[in-house]
Amino acid sequence: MIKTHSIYLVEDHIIVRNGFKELIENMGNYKVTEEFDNGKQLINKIHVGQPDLIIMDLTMPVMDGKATMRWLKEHNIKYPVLILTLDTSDKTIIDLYKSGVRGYLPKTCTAQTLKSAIDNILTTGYYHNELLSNALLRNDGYPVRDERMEILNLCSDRELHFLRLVCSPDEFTYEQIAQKMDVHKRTVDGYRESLFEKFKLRSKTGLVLFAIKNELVPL
Amino acid sequence: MIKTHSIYLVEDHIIVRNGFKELIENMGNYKVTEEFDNGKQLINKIHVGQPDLIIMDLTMPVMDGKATMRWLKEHNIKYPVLILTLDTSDKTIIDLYKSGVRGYLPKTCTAQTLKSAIDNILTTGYYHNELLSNALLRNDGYPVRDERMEILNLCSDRELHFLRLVCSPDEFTYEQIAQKMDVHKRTVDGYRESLFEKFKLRSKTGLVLFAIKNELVPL
DNA sequence: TACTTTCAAGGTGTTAATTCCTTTTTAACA
DNA sequence: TGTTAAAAAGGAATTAACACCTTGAAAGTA
Repeated sequence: MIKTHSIYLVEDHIIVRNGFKELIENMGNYKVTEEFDNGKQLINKIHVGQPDLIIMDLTMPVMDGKATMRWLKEHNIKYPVLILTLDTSDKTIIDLYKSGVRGYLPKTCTAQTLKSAIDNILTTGYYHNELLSNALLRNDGYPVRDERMEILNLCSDRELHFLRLVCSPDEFTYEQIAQKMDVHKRTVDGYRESLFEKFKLRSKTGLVLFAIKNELVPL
Repeated sequence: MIKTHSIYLVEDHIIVRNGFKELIENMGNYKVTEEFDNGKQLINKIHVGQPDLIIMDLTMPVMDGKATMRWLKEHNIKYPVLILTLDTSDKTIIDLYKSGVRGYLPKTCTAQTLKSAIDNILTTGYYHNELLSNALLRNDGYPVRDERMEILNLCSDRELHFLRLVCSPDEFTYEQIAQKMDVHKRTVDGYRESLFEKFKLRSKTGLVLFAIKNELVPL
């Protein structure tokens, strides 16, 4: 007697969800024990049952797949997650893989591929395929960014200089930065406010994160 | 008529090298055009010919595989490299993948696997297998670094949780973090001060930089 | 039990960060 | 040359960050 594994399905399109549900339950030893329209619904009930696997779409209303993965990671919840979606950009795949997904499949995959992905995750803890490896290799481990140039163009030289000083490991205050840049304290305030406004930031911490994420400063 | 591809072999044990050479040339459309005892020999002659692929061992005298990859990367030389070695630790695999290798095989692989690896690299530019994906997934996306582990051991779970919230793109204040962690404002102060002292930091900005540099938080 | 250590919590004061508003300077331009 | 827009400075007030010191509870230990 083979144990039946419990699977949660998170997918907003009910038709698609029913399709996958049937597909999965026809495999024999899997049962879809819970279904959710979006990530919010999932995390609200995540402490109720104990799924062996969560299969989730990426584009969903209210709380999408990425946000859900972030939440799960933040709350240290480690049920394996298999992403099933149409979005297969390198950036998306890498982001998700970084937030801890165990496998990634296009919705267009065959039933057989889906089955082997599920099997693999449940037995070995993960499913690896070309999508992940290729995305990683193509990017040499770094996220893809066209945005970078755009951002650089939006910033003046002095703003970038300021940004680099903000990210210095010496942890300068704005006053020290003003000295280093040989301008007034308030001028530096201006650089900060300008960057805050342009990139919707609210704090020095935000500046640092923004600069690093967009590779505007060397690490 | 199929084009014969040119392959360089870098391997210090001549017996092993000859074994592989024969194996490779028996595949039909591949020819080992140069052989080297170590990486130093390879880079000395790297500008002479134009190999379609370099197959390299890791443990070699004078200049080993890792050092050679670093040199090639630094000099922007992009011939595809397939690593063939016994060392299959996660750290090694990830380090190499970061320095740009296109594939990684244990020396114990079958002739058939070797052939498909070579074919794959020459046609698609890379060869992905379990070794790479697994190493990456096991590490949750982070490179293995001794320092990182040391730091992780020095931090309590709550301190790490706190650190992740500090680095959140939502730019939380400490008060908001206290709410999220469901502890008192002053308790959060404690986490902060403890991290400040342990790692010689002075500011929230410093925390963010520290966390990111040591890959304690996802980007 | 008494002692120590560790962590959560609390009080208070100082410094830095952030915001809002105003003025001056600079540079571009009709 | 006078007008205007943007950058640089400045004043001042609010909030967050940071530092120092104390207390209480829990856990481990002699």
